[in-house]
This record gives sequence, C-alpha cells and structure tokens, in this order.
Amino acid sequence: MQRKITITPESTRCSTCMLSDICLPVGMARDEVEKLDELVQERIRITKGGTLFNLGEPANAVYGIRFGSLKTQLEDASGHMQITGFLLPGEILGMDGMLENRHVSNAVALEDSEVCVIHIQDMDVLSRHIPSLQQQFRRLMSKEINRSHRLVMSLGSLRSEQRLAAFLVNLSQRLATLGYSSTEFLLRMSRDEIGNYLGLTLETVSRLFSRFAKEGLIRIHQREVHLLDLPALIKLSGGECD
Amino acid sequence: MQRKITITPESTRCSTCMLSDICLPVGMARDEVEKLDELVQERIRITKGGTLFNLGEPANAVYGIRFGSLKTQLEDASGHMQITGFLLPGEILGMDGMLENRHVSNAVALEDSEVCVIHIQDMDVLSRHIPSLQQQFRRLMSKEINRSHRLVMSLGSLRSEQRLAAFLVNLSQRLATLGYSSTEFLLRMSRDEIGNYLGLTLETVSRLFSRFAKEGLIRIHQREVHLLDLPALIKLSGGECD
DNA sequence: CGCCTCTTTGATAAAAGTCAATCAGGGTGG
DNA sequence: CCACCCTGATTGACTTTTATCAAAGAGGCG
Repeated sequence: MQRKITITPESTRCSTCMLSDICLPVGMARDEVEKLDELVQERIRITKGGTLFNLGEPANAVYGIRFGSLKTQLEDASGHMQITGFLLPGEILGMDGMLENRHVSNAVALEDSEVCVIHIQDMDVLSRHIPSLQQQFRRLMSKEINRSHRLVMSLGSLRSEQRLAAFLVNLSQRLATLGYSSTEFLLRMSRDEIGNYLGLTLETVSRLFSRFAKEGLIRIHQREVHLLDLPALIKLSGGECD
Repeated sequence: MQRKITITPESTRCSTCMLSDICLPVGMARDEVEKLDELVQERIRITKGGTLFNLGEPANAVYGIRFGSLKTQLEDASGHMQITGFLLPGEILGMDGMLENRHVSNAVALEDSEVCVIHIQDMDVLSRHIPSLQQQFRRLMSKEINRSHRLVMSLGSLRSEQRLAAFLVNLSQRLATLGYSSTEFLLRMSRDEIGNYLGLTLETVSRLFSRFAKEGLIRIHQREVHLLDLPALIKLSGGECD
C-alpha cells in the first residue's frame, strides 16, 4: 500500500528533477534550487487505492507528487466524503494539515504514485540559508487557497455542463503543463469521483459526457477522453469569453 | 471610502488588543506576542461598501480585521461575482494574493470597518527574531485552506436547507468566539449575498428563512436573527450528528 | 467463464431557479 | 413632518435542472 524510499546519492534531486519548474522550486533561482537538494530525504510510493495520509494523523510534512495522481477528500461527521482535489505530478498536497499539525483530510492514490516528502521542520531549518524559501512556500499555500476558491466559484455559480467543461479544460491545461497532450488523456478517476468533486451525481456526469460527445465537443470511451473542440469547451465553461 | 490610520505610541498593539487570542497571535507565547507589536504600523478604515483591495492590485500585505466585517469575492471573465467568504473581527484576509503578489479577489466592507495592515516584508524581517512567526503564518494560511475546503464540502454535498443551517451555525460559533451572543445577531449581508455565497438564489434563501421560522428553528425579521433551536440547526447542517 | 465494478441510459421525482408581483423600511427632498 | 422613492425581502406560480430509482450493458480480473 505504502512504501518508503530512501534517497541515495544517485537519486534524482530537486535540481535534476524534470518537475522542478512546476513543483516546489517553481520560479526559484537556479542556485537556490540546488540548495533545496538536501530537503527531500525520503520518498513514498503508494499503490493504486492506497492512502498517503488519513484524517486525524499527525501532519509534519507536505508532499510533492513525482509521478501518479492522488485525490484529497474531506470526511464529515456522518462519514460522507467530499473530494476537494485531484492532484497531478509537480503539485503539492498536505498543506491543509498545518493548522493543528494534524491532517483533516485523506489523500488516496488514483494510480500507483510516488511523492517526495518535505518535512516542515527541515524546511524551516533550510530557510535560514535560502531567504526566498519561506516566500516560496507561502506562494504554494496561496495557490492552494486560490485553487479551492475557484472550485467554490465553480460549485456556487456554474451549471452542471459548465462545471464539467471547466473540469475538462482545467485537467487539459495542467496535463499540457506537464508536457502531455492537452486533447487526449486518460481520466484517472471514476464518474462517481468526478461527480462528487463537482457536486453532481455520477449519472449526471455520464449523461453530460454522452451529450458532449453527441455535440462533437469530445470523444469519450470509458476513461479515455479526446477533446475535439477545446475552444468550445472553454467558452462553455465560462472562461476566456470573447 | 478608505482612510489610512497611522499608529501612535498610545494606540492599541497586538499585545494589548482584545482580539489577540483570535487574530494573528492566536496561540503564540506572551513574550512573542509582545515582539509582534512593531509589526502593525498602519491601520485602514473602510466605510460600508468600500473596498479594501481589488482584483489585480499589488498585494504585499495581509489584513487582520479589528472591527466590522468584510466579504471577499472572485470575479470571473464575464464579470460574475462569487463570494468566497464573510470575515469577522480577528480574521485575516488577503492571503490569496500571495501567489503572484497581486490580488485575485475583491474585499468589500459590509459595514464600517477597520483592519490592521501586516506587510509581508516586515513580517519576514521580524520572523528572524520570532522563530514561531513563520509557522504561525502557515497556520493561518492552512486555516484559510480548511475554511475554503469546508465551503466546497457544503456546496458540493449539502442540500439548500443544510447549507443555510450550516451557515447560521458557523456564524453563530464565530460570533460566540468574539464574545457576542451565539443566538441573537444581525446579518451584515443581504439575502442576495448569502445566496451567492451558498450557491443559491436570494429567493431560495428567503424561503428557507421563512420555513425555518415556521418550524420554530429561528425567529427572523429583516436582518435580525434569533436562533431558537441551535441543536436542531446543527443537526440539520449535518454536523455533530449523534 | 463468470463475477464484479463501473458506466450508460431511461423514466420519474424532487429540488431549486426564474419570473413576477407585492410588501416593508429607510432615507430624502419637498 | 410627511409623502415618495428606492432597495431589499417576501411570496406565489411555474419551469428547468438535477437527483433518484431502476435496468441493462461493458470491461477487467480471478
């Protein structure tokens, strides 16, 4: 389910990682990124369906995804789950646990995945030698706040078709950033999970996919999506309207 | 609309502020709070309807509310607004602007209000003398992430009546923390604003208030609310179910 | 091969939105 | 000081959207 991987001298470090311009070091100067190299002393590999952390567990680190994808979800008093995000390589998770140093959500792997462990204490030590590190970390937290606010906007003001279109466009853009195709990709999550995330039922999601396909916006077979008319999807999602 | 207030020697400081155990210094040691006193060199008073900051403006500070209340809202490409929060005294706003040092939202006063200005640069300088300050700030950002995630949960998984109940309960609890009545208070926002925040129309909000009143859960006249059966509201909102 | 999970699709019901009219206060100007 | 107006709130009738219930189909894995 979950396996620790210790970093060896020949392991990839932040300064040699392909994701360095997306992940924690995004925007940092070359020489500062090199100083980051000691920060990650540990990686964790999680198999599909395994959890990286669970609600209530002590939280003293955040995690940067190296490969794979995870979902984060809140659990309410009655056990109902709400997915709050689908995370891709280069994205950071675990920052919601820093209020009480205890996780308030679960993180579950959607496929076999690996994350870099960033211990907060180590980061605080290192930040004495890297002046920009604290600011960098605030930026990442701010990004998470923004991400969540945009989700609120989507849930609060868009209709189901707009939400789903926005979801596809967002995924497309993030995959493009990673160097993958922005028009052809595999959905790592089920209809049920998409629906939960977007505040819809799985049936509604399925119906919308079918309708989008009929309208020529996408081609979809199971979890393989092909965005045929990205501009139309963007327009439908309410973004970049001209 | 907006007026700067410079701090004089006799002004209240963090160490003498009534809100110190709620606001920025929450949980900090007494001697560290005293070191915070130089941090706030400026306050801003905003009249009802005035803006503290607007989308696109440079962001180099965060703000702690001293008195009054504000709403924060996102604006999409087509000008549609989504309220992402109603903030009360002791609560911090502006942390969503730290990604690009530019505000991505608007903050509007719901009543005449005053905020303490916390310049990020000053905080970074001060944090060299207050080891816990960076951690403190991360806690506050984490809190904002959590707040937003819970709103996502509300929007994504609760029905309209549950959302409104949860909204009332949440307000009640925050007002209680401030020492106000948890059962009798004034709504500083319109039905329209509540509806926008909760992803509902103003008519739905109004109808639900009327229904809650008919069912004996609340008494409401205009913006004056009286929570008559807080346990029932908590239960309705899905929290603390037993 | 068969079971199990995920997905699709249809019929129907419920929730919430829209449109519209009326009502209540609060503030302003005559 | 009062009438009027303007904004915000309430309520009703009706429509639209989305959920619910149900059944059947499609892959994938043991």
